[in-house]
Amino acid sequence: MFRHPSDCRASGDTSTPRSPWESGTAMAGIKDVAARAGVSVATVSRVLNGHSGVRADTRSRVLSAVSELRYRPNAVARSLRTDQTRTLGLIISDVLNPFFTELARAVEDAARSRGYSVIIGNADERLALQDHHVRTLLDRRIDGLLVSPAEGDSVALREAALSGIPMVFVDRWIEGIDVPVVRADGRAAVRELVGHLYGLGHRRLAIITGPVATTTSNERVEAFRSALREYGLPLPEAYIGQGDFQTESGRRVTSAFFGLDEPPEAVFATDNLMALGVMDELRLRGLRVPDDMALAAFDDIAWFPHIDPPVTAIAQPTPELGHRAVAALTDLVEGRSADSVTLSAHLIPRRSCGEDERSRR
Amino acid sequence: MFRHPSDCRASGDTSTPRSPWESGTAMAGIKDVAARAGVSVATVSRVLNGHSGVRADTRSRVLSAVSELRYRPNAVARSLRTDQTRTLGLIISDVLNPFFTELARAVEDAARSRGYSVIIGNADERLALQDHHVRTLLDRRIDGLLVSPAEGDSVALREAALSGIPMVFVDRWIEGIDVPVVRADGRAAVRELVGHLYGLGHRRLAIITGPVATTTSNERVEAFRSALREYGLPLPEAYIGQGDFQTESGRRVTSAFFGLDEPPEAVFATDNLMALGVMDELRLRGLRVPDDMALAAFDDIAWFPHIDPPVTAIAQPTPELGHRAVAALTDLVEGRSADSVTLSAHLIPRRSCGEDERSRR
DNA sequence: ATTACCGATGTAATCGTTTCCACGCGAGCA
DNA sequence: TGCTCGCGTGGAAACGATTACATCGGTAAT
Repeated sequence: MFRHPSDCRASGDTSTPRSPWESGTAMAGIKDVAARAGVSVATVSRVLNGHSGVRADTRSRVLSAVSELRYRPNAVARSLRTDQTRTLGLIISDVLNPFFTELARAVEDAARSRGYSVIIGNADERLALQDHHVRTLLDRRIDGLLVSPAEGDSVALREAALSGIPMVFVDRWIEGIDVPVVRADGRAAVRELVGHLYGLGHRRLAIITGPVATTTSNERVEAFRSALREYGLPLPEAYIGQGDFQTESGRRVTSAFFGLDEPPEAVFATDNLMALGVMDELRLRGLRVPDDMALAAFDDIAWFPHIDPPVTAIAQPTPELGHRAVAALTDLVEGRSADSVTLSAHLIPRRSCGEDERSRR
Repeated sequence: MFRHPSDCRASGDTSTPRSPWESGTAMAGIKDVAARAGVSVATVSRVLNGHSGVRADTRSRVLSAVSELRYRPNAVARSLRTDQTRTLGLIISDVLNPFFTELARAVEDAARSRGYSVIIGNADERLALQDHHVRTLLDRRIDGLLVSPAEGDSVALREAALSGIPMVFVDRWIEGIDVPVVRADGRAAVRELVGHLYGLGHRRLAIITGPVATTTSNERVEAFRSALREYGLPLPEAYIGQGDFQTESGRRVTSAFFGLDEPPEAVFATDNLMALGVMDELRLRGLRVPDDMALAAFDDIAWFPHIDPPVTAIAQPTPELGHRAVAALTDLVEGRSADSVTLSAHLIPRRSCGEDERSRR
């Protein structure tokens, strides 16, 4: 933490500079302000916190002392005393995934408008890293925790929930930890996608899953499986590619698909990074979407319309997810209660699964 | 900040629970640990901070008390006392820009490996928002500030620099603020790009700039201008589109280009988001890259190889930028000195400017 | 005129750590 | 035996804010 070296308090500033970055004014404390305004620190604190019962002229004397000294309250000290940091922690699974960065952005906006800052921890889909961040955030006494958990049984998260810190899950959640969940239900959209695929003539449909224990992955796989059943289509084990929501796994699974006697005609990547992976692999093999393999992805991102061919995707209401999550979390933090919320996702058909009826006329 | 309601210290825990989230153990303090281990708080603190001069058996008694009580030091209190937060602030211009998220990711990795956390502030290319974040971070007494400044004269940043807080610029910088700058020099790559364009037969070359006062935009424009001069090509005012590094401006400028009597044959977008904007606009008008207009972008991103057609871009060594920036900043924070570092960017030709000689054979 | 009260302000305890200093005690040395 | 070390430890003062409580005039009610 930065503190000016020639730490001249109101008392005496005769000490000589001890550091290279000489020139700045000392960082003033509340005592300095009090001294200059000729009041006590209590009064200064009162005007700073907008308490009533301070005479108008006193108030203005304090205020001018504050601005003359460029005083800014030390948030660390304040937090220690008041037991609140006005900070929310956000743990996201992967910063490189545009879905999560859009989410983070929405979260930050919503938090700021409510007077909170947010500290983002990137779990990189790794349990250990996630738990590291959870603990660090807790050590810093953040007021509440927003998390999109990585796969696996997180001790830190379980302890956090037990400790009673306000917490809400966003996008993904963990069974057995009883906190509100803010998410989008993708099941209807997945069914719609399967219909779309079927309508385009595809019969051998495959899926690339996320990590086994993530709720989002499971939901997408289950919805896919049951939609296939509706259409009387099989879903052989070999067509369920085990991914991990990251690019490389999309590539690997695609490669495995081509090792099959009968590779799938269409593949559904349960997130956008894995879709990138399948495109990488296809390109490597000199193959084309959708002729050699049709492709659809969960999560719509800005680049998809420009991909060759434009990729059909399932879009989530990402910014709203972020806003609702923050609303729920601040409700908890401020002592109100909060419920889970479920929004819905929808299919955006483009051309990566083949041309639709109209365009082939 | 969360504190357990039935705040049972070592002394007395007879108070009754006052909150719904009953069940967790109280959050233990150093006093509780001391009491349980039968030592003083000073000793506990010593073992926790790895100070020498604690007898081995005392140490282990303390350690077991710590783990039995699941004690975690309160980072807020510790920071107040020690005047350091072991936290770095990172101000980035736009979280939605993949370049910056890749940078943020590298920064976080590097910081973590050095024992620092990082708090990211997203300026969204807005001066006011940037300054808000700078002030918030300073209030929290972060140890150092890493910033990629938005356009304009930032009072907060100037004050911060004056105050002497360790600070380094990354990617962009501000003239007149004398702190180390870690960046990539794109000039050679821009010249190379112009050569590439020229070689492909393009003569009417246009550029879309970033905000006027950003160093990166200026460097790119200047390099472009001087390379054109070398090739004896003009750069009319009308071919300098004023953008702001965000998608929408790319769209707007492209539209303006098509309002010209002689629209450019090729356009160089000085960042990837604006390139997205030009593609959006082109698509809207039913036009094709590169036939109707060739396109190149600064910053390479994972999707570019898959765009239709793959977009040629100038790539920066983004992760290394992040690592070097953190290295410089922690040097400053820890009392060493730090120098600016300049890496270099390079051209990655793909097909968005036209086919190269070989492919057209 | 005395009392009660109220509004404005100051004094000091407190939050949970770290760390300076003092203290007790056993060992080594004279 | 007495003195001085030094090692291990505890007591208590910070850090910079907030806030319960005391104080002190002055005004209104009796």
